Amino acid sequence: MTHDTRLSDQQYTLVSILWRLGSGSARQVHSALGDSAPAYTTVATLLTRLEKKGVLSSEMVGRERVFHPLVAEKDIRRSMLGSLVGTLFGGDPKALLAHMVREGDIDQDELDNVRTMLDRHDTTVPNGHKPGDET
Amino acid sequence: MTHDTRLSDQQYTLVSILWRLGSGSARQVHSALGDSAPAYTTVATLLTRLEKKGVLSSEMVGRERVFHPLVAEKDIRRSMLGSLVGTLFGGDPKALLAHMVREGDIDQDELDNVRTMLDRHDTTVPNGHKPGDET
DNA sequence: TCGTAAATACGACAACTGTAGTAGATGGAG
DNA sequence: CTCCATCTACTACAGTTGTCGTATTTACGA
Repeated sequence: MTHDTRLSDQQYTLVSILWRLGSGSARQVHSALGDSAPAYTTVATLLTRLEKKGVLSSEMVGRERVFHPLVAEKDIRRSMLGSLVGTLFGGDPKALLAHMVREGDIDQDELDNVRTMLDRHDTTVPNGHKPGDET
Repeated sequence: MTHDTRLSDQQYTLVSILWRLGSGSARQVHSALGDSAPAYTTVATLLTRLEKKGVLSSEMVGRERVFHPLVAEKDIRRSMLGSLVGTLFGGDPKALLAHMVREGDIDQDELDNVRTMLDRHDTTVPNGHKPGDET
């Protein structure tokens, strides 16, 4: 049902660690944050809230609570990007593309690149939804 | 100095009305919101806060306070999009492009279109900053 | 002149987020 | 068996945002 979830930067960072790890305890997530990590209890709190929010699930393993992502990174990206496009570009992805080109975020080589990718991936114009959807 | 400002949806909506109007009073902005408008005082409060935040300026005209945008829509878009790209795509705009292509947000025709646009606009490497930058 | 309507300024309140400390439980080392 | 390290749960607090109500000022019309 395409979760309509938006995460703050901090939240996204935490969840992305779990995406990488598959799952993990507060301690693991905290460690993974390295230097930029806030206090361990802060991470634990954030994780708990994320669970309450429905983004994560958790289970006790021994005396550790292990968190699992409930939503796919792809879906979060889609909904967050979609939301931004909705707000900034009137819901028109093409307008976003135009913006990026104008801002010099994308050059011709890259465009060619993408076009090649498109050709290979799906010869039949990826207009609507593609059935073969892996990962 | 390229404001690093992020606005909430609501805030963006309000400011975008001012971008359209050039400037306007709380009443005007409120009216422009139509049905989806919250209470007039809510709009006034939001506008005031936006001014405190440095996004708007204002001046009394008669007994009305008229607000002016201090930041360009382009700049806000850039900083907000940049921020999202930073968070979701490791700061790599190409990754965003790839995402959009994969999600079917962009098709080949559109890509061609953009490529043409690029060709015309700047033949000499749209890599860095382009001098001719209108609107 | 007086009153009403309109606009502003201010304060309040709830929800969310980031931050962290403290209390309480518990498992493992000695 | 005792104590320390560690983990969770809970509470707290500040800043931002969305939402309004109230109080105060003020201009204009009758």
